[in-house]
Amino acid sequence: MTAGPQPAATLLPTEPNGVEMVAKFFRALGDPARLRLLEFLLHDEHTVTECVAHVGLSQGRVSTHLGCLSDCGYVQVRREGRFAYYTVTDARVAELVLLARSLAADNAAALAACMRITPTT
Amino acid sequence: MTAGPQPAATLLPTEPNGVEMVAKFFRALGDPARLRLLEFLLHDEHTVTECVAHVGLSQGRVSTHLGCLSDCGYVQVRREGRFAYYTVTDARVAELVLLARSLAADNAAALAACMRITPTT
DNA sequence: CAGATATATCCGCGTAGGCGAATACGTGGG
DNA sequence: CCCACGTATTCGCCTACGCGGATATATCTG
Repeated sequence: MTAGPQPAATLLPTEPNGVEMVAKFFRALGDPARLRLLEFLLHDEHTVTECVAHVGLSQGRVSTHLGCLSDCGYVQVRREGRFAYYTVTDARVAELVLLARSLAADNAAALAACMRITPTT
Repeated sequence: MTAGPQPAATLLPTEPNGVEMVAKFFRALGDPARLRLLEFLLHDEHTVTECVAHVGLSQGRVSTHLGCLSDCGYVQVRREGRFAYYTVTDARVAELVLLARSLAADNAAALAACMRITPTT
C-alpha cells in the first residue's frame, strides 16, 4: 500500500471507466442551457415546449439537452399522451449545483479570466 | 428570506455571466486527467513533474491542466525556487466530486449509454 | 382519414478544447 | 557565464459537441 489511510483513493471510482464516467457526468453540467433547464425543472414539471420558451433555443436542441440530462440522471420524464413532463427528482442535484456555485463565486475573477477554457466570451 | 438550502431562484447566480461561469467551472471537472490530478493533490502537495509521473501525459499538457484547475480555484500553487507545488486546499472540492460520484454511480448504466455526450468510447 | 400538435432524431457546420512536440522562460549549480 | 533542470506557453492536428433546420414519429382533434 501507499501510505496510511487513503481518503484520496475514495474520491474517484475504481472501476475501469469510472473516472471517465464522472467526467462525462460533469460535462453534462458544463453547458449554460442545461444549467438553466435544471433550474427551471427543479421544483416543477415542465413540458419540452415550456422549456423551449424558457431558454431561447430551438425545439430540437432543447429536446436533446433534456435527453442528455435524463440519461445522466439529473431529471426524470413522465410521458402522458403526446406530452413529456420533465422534472428534477433528486435533491442532490440542487446540492451539487449550489456547492459549485459557491466555489465558483469565491474565485469569480480568476475563473472569468481563465483562457484555458473558452478563450472567447 | 431564502433561509436554508433553497430552491430554484437561487440555484444559479443572477449576474450577467453567472450561469456561463458556473458552466465553465463544471467543464473544468469534465476531463478525466484533471479529475485524476485533483485526487492526487487532495491530501499532499506535488510538483508538476510528480503529477506528470502520476497521470501519463506530457509535461506541457499537465502544466496546462494544473493551470486550469488553479484558475478555477480547485488547487493552489506554492512557488519555491524553480519548483511549483500544487495542492487542493478547499474541502468543498472533495465534497463536490464525491457528491457527483454518488449521483453518477446511481445512474451508471444510462450514463454509460448516453450517446449525446462523447459518442466514441 | 387528414391535419395539427408535441416530441425526438438526423445533418452539416463551426468552434471549444484535448493531444504531443517544440520551444520559451526562470532558477540554481558548476 | 553557461548549462541543466523545472515549469509554462505556443502550434498544428483532430475530435467532441453545440447550433439551427429539416424531418420522422407519435398522439390528439375535427
